[in-house]
Amino acid sequence: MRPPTDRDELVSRARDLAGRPLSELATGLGLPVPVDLRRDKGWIGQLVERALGATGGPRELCDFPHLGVELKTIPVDGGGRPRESTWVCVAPLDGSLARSWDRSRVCRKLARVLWVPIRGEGPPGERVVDRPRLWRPTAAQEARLRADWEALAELIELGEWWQLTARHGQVLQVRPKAASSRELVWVLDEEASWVRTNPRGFYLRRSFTAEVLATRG
DNA sequence: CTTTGATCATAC
DNA sequence: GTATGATCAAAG
Repeated sequence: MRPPTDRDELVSRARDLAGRPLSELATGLGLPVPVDLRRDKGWIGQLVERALGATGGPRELCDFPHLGVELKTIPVDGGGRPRESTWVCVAPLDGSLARSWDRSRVCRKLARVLWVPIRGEGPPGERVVDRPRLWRPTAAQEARLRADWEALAELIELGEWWQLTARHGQVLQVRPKAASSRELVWVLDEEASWVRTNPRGFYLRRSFTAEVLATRG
Protein backbone atom coordinates (compact mmCIF):
# COMPACT_ATOMS: atom_id res chain seq x y z
CA MET A 1 0.00 0.00 0.00
CA ARG A 2 1.37 3.38 -1.05
CA PRO A 3 1.81 5.79 1.87
CA PRO A 4 -0.86 8.49 1.98
CA THR A 5 0.31 11.78 0.47
CA ASP A 6 -1.19 14.04 3.11
CA ARG A 7 -3.31 13.91 6.23
CA ASP A 8 -6.52 14.32 4.27
CA GLU A 9 -5.75 11.23 2.27
CA LEU A 10 -4.90 9.31 5.42
CA VAL A 11 -8.18 10.26 7.06
CA SER A 12 -10.05 9.50 3.88
CA ARG A 13 -8.55 6.04 3.75
CA ALA A 14 -9.35 5.41 7.38
CA ARG A 15 -12.96 6.46 6.79
CA ASP A 16 -13.18 4.00 3.94
CA LEU A 17 -12.24 1.22 6.34
CA ALA A 18 -15.05 2.10 8.75
CA GLY A 19 -17.73 -0.54 8.92
CA ARG A 20 -15.54 -3.26 7.46
CA PRO A 21 -14.74 -6.44 9.41
CA LEU A 22 -11.06 -7.14 10.04
CA SER A 23 -11.29 -10.45 8.17
CA GLU A 24 -12.03 -8.43 5.05
CA LEU A 25 -8.97 -6.23 5.54
CA ALA A 26 -6.81 -9.26 6.16
CA THR A 27 -8.06 -11.07 3.08
CA GLY A 28 -7.39 -8.02 0.98
CA LEU A 29 -3.81 -7.95 2.23
CA GLY A 30 -3.34 -11.70 2.01
CA LEU A 31 -2.85 -12.07 5.75
CA PRO A 32 -4.05 -14.94 7.95
CA VAL A 33 -6.69 -14.24 10.60
CA PRO A 34 -5.90 -15.54 14.11
CA VAL A 35 -8.58 -17.36 16.07
CA ASP A 36 -7.87 -15.18 19.11
CA LEU A 37 -5.30 -12.56 20.11
CA ARG A 38 -3.57 -14.39 22.94
CA ARG A 39 -0.55 -15.05 20.77
CA ASP A 40 -1.17 -12.22 18.33
CA LYS A 41 -1.70 -9.18 20.54
CA GLY A 42 -0.33 -6.81 17.95
CA TRP A 43 -2.27 -8.25 15.03
CA ILE A 44 -4.98 -5.61 14.81
CA GLY A 45 -2.57 -2.69 15.04
CA GLN A 46 -0.26 -4.11 12.40
CA LEU A 47 -3.18 -5.00 10.13
CA VAL A 48 -4.53 -1.45 10.19
CA GLU A 49 -1.04 -0.02 9.71
CA ARG A 50 -0.68 -1.99 6.52
CA ALA A 51 -4.20 -1.23 5.38
CA LEU A 52 -3.46 2.49 5.67
CA GLY A 53 0.04 2.41 4.22
CA ALA A 54 2.03 3.25 7.36
CA THR A 55 5.76 3.56 6.75
CA GLY A 56 7.28 4.32 10.14
CA GLY A 57 9.49 1.53 11.44
CA PRO A 58 11.00 0.93 14.86
CA ARG A 59 13.47 3.75 14.32
CA GLU A 60 10.81 6.33 13.54
CA LEU A 61 9.03 8.50 16.04
CA CYS A 62 5.60 7.75 14.60
CA ASP A 63 3.77 5.67 12.01
CA PHE A 64 3.50 8.36 9.35
CA PRO A 65 6.69 10.40 9.79
CA HIS A 66 6.04 12.59 6.75
CA LEU A 67 2.61 13.50 8.12
CA GLY A 68 3.55 13.69 11.78
CA VAL A 69 0.78 11.26 12.66
CA GLU A 70 0.81 8.35 15.08
CA LEU A 71 -1.70 5.57 14.45
CA LYS A 72 -3.46 3.91 17.37
CA THR A 73 -6.07 1.20 17.11
CA ILE A 74 -8.18 0.98 20.23
CA PRO A 75 -10.62 -1.75 21.21
CA VAL A 76 -14.08 -0.40 22.05
CA ASP A 77 -17.32 -1.90 23.32
CA GLY A 78 -20.73 -1.54 21.73
CA GLY A 79 -21.03 1.98 23.08
CA GLY A 80 -17.75 3.07 21.57
CA ARG A 81 -16.02 3.15 24.94
CA PRO A 82 -12.41 1.93 25.18
CA ARG A 83 -11.95 -1.54 26.64
CA GLU A 84 -8.26 -1.14 27.44
CA SER A 85 -5.65 1.45 28.30
CA THR A 86 -3.40 2.64 25.49
CA TRP A 87 0.32 2.01 25.19
CA VAL A 88 2.35 5.17 24.45
CA CYS A 89 6.09 4.55 24.73
CA VAL A 90 8.80 3.23 27.00
CA ALA A 91 9.55 5.03 30.26
CA PRO A 92 13.35 5.01 30.52
CA LEU A 93 14.63 4.80 34.10
CA ASP A 94 18.30 5.06 33.18
CA GLY A 95 18.66 8.82 33.06
CA SER A 96 17.75 9.14 29.40
CA LEU A 97 14.28 10.47 30.05
CA ALA A 98 13.71 13.88 28.44
CA ARG A 99 14.27 16.87 30.73
CA SER A 100 11.16 18.68 29.61
CA TRP A 101 7.64 17.79 28.56
CA ASP A 102 8.05 19.46 25.16
CA ARG A 103 10.98 17.24 24.32
CA SER A 104 9.47 14.08 25.76
CA ARG A 105 8.47 11.14 23.62
CA VAL A 106 5.05 11.14 25.22
CA CYS A 107 4.43 14.70 24.04
CA ARG A 108 5.74 14.04 20.55
CA LYS A 109 3.91 10.78 20.09
CA LEU A 110 0.62 12.27 21.17
CA ALA A 111 0.99 15.51 19.20
CA ARG A 112 -1.23 14.05 16.46
CA VAL A 113 -2.92 10.68 16.72
CA LEU A 114 -5.22 8.94 14.29
CA TRP A 115 -7.47 6.85 16.54
CA VAL A 116 -9.04 3.87 14.83
CA PRO A 117 -11.55 2.25 17.19
CA ILE A 118 -12.16 -1.45 16.69
CA ARG A 119 -15.61 -2.59 17.77
CA GLY A 120 -16.35 -6.04 19.12
CA GLU A 121 -14.98 -8.57 21.57
CA GLY A 122 -15.30 -11.84 19.72
CA PRO A 123 -13.02 -13.48 17.17
CA PRO A 124 -10.58 -10.90 15.74
CA GLY A 125 -11.82 -11.41 12.19
CA GLU A 126 -15.36 -10.50 13.20
CA ARG A 127 -14.42 -7.22 14.83
CA VAL A 128 -15.31 -4.13 12.84
CA VAL A 129 -13.46 -0.89 12.14
CA ASP A 130 -15.21 2.10 13.64
CA ARG A 131 -15.20 5.80 12.71
CA PRO A 132 -11.64 7.18 12.90
CA ARG A 133 -10.68 10.42 14.68
CA LEU A 134 -7.66 12.53 13.86
CA TRP A 135 -6.85 14.08 17.21
CA ARG A 136 -4.60 16.75 18.66
CA PRO A 137 -4.70 17.28 22.41
CA THR A 138 -6.68 20.36 23.40
CA ALA A 139 -4.84 22.88 25.56
CA ALA A 140 -6.64 21.50 28.59
CA GLN A 141 -5.85 17.89 27.71
CA GLU A 142 -2.22 18.68 27.09
CA ALA A 143 -2.02 20.46 30.44
CA ARG A 144 -3.25 17.33 32.19
CA LEU A 145 -0.87 15.10 30.28
CA ARG A 146 1.98 17.45 31.03
CA ALA A 147 1.19 17.66 34.73
CA ASP A 148 1.17 13.88 35.02
CA TRP A 149 4.31 13.47 32.94
CA GLU A 150 6.19 16.02 35.03
CA ALA A 151 5.20 14.34 38.27
CA LEU A 152 6.15 10.90 36.99
CA ALA A 153 9.35 12.21 35.43
CA GLU A 154 10.41 13.78 38.71
CA LEU A 155 10.14 10.49 40.56
CA ILE A 156 12.10 8.81 37.81
CA GLU A 157 14.81 11.47 37.72
CA LEU A 158 15.24 11.24 41.48
CA GLY A 159 15.76 7.52 41.14
CA GLU A 160 12.57 6.95 43.10
CA TRP A 161 10.89 5.02 40.30
CA TRP A 162 10.52 2.13 42.76
CA GLN A 163 7.69 4.14 44.36
CA LEU A 164 5.89 4.32 41.03
CA THR A 165 2.79 2.22 40.50
CA ALA A 166 -0.07 2.32 38.01
CA ARG A 167 -2.00 4.33 40.60
CA HIS A 168 0.05 7.44 39.90
CA GLY A 169 -1.24 9.87 37.30
CA GLN A 170 -4.73 11.05 36.45
CA VAL A 171 -4.53 10.47 32.70
CA LEU A 172 -1.04 9.09 32.14
CA GLN A 173 0.36 6.15 34.08
CA VAL A 174 3.48 4.01 34.24
CA ARG A 175 3.13 0.23 34.10
CA PRO A 176 5.32 -2.79 33.36
CA LYS A 177 6.11 -3.32 29.71
CA ALA A 178 8.01 -6.49 28.90
CA ALA A 179 7.75 -10.05 27.73
CA SER A 180 7.63 -11.06 31.38
CA SER A 181 8.36 -9.88 34.91
CA ARG A 182 11.60 -11.81 34.70
CA GLU A 183 12.89 -9.32 32.17
CA LEU A 184 15.31 -6.81 33.68
CA VAL A 185 17.02 -3.60 32.57
CA TRP A 186 19.77 -1.53 34.15
CA VAL A 187 18.55 1.71 35.76
CA LEU A 188 19.72 4.38 38.20
CA ASP A 189 18.44 4.40 41.76
CA GLU A 190 18.23 7.37 44.15
CA GLU A 191 21.90 7.07 45.03
CA ALA A 192 22.85 7.08 41.35
CA SER A 193 23.83 3.43 41.52
CA TRP A 194 23.10 1.06 38.67
CA VAL A 195 20.55 -1.59 39.60
CA ARG A 196 18.25 -3.93 37.72
CA THR A 197 14.47 -3.68 37.54
CA ASN A 198 11.56 -4.43 35.22
CA PRO A 199 11.06 -2.31 32.11
CA ARG A 200 8.19 0.20 32.33
CA GLY A 201 6.14 2.11 29.83
CA PHE A 202 3.77 5.07 29.67
CA TYR A 203 0.09 4.32 29.11
CA LEU A 204 -3.01 6.48 28.67
CA ARG A 205 -5.80 5.69 31.10
CA ARG A 206 -9.01 4.36 29.69
CA SER A 207 -11.03 7.26 31.09
CA PHE A 208 -8.84 9.70 29.17
CA THR A 209 -9.11 7.94 25.82
CA ALA A 210 -12.85 7.60 26.42
CA GLU A 211 -13.00 11.38 26.64
CA VAL A 212 -10.91 11.75 23.51
CA LEU A 213 -13.15 9.43 21.52
CA ALA A 214 -16.31 11.05 22.85
CA THR A 215 -15.37 14.55 21.75
CA ARG A 216 -14.66 15.70 18.21
CA GLY A 217 -15.35 13.73 15.08
C1' DC B 1 -16.74 -4.50 36.19
C1' DT B 2 -12.44 -1.89 36.53
C1' DT B 3 -7.68 -1.37 37.29
C1' DT B 4 -3.06 -2.99 37.98
C1' DG B 5 0.57 -5.79 36.95
C1' DA B 6 2.10 -9.46 33.56
C1' DT B 7 2.68 -11.19 29.15
C1' DC B 8 3.04 -12.53 23.72
C1' DA B 9 4.88 -11.95 18.86
C1' DT B 10 7.93 -9.78 15.71
C1' DA B 11 11.71 -6.71 13.56
C1' DC B 12 16.20 -5.18 13.91
C1' DG C 1 18.52 -6.40 24.16
C1' DT C 2 15.31 -2.45 22.48
C1' DA C 3 11.30 -0.89 20.35
C1' DT C 4 7.15 -1.91 17.66
C1' DG C 5 2.09 -3.59 18.02
C1' DA C 6 -1.04 -4.25 22.20
C1' DT C 7 -4.17 -7.67 25.20
C1' DC C 8 -4.22 -10.99 28.95
C1' DA C 9 -5.22 -12.24 33.52
C1' DA C 10 -4.98 -11.63 38.39
C1' DA C 11 -6.67 -8.43 42.00
C1' DG C 12 -9.68 -5.29 44.01
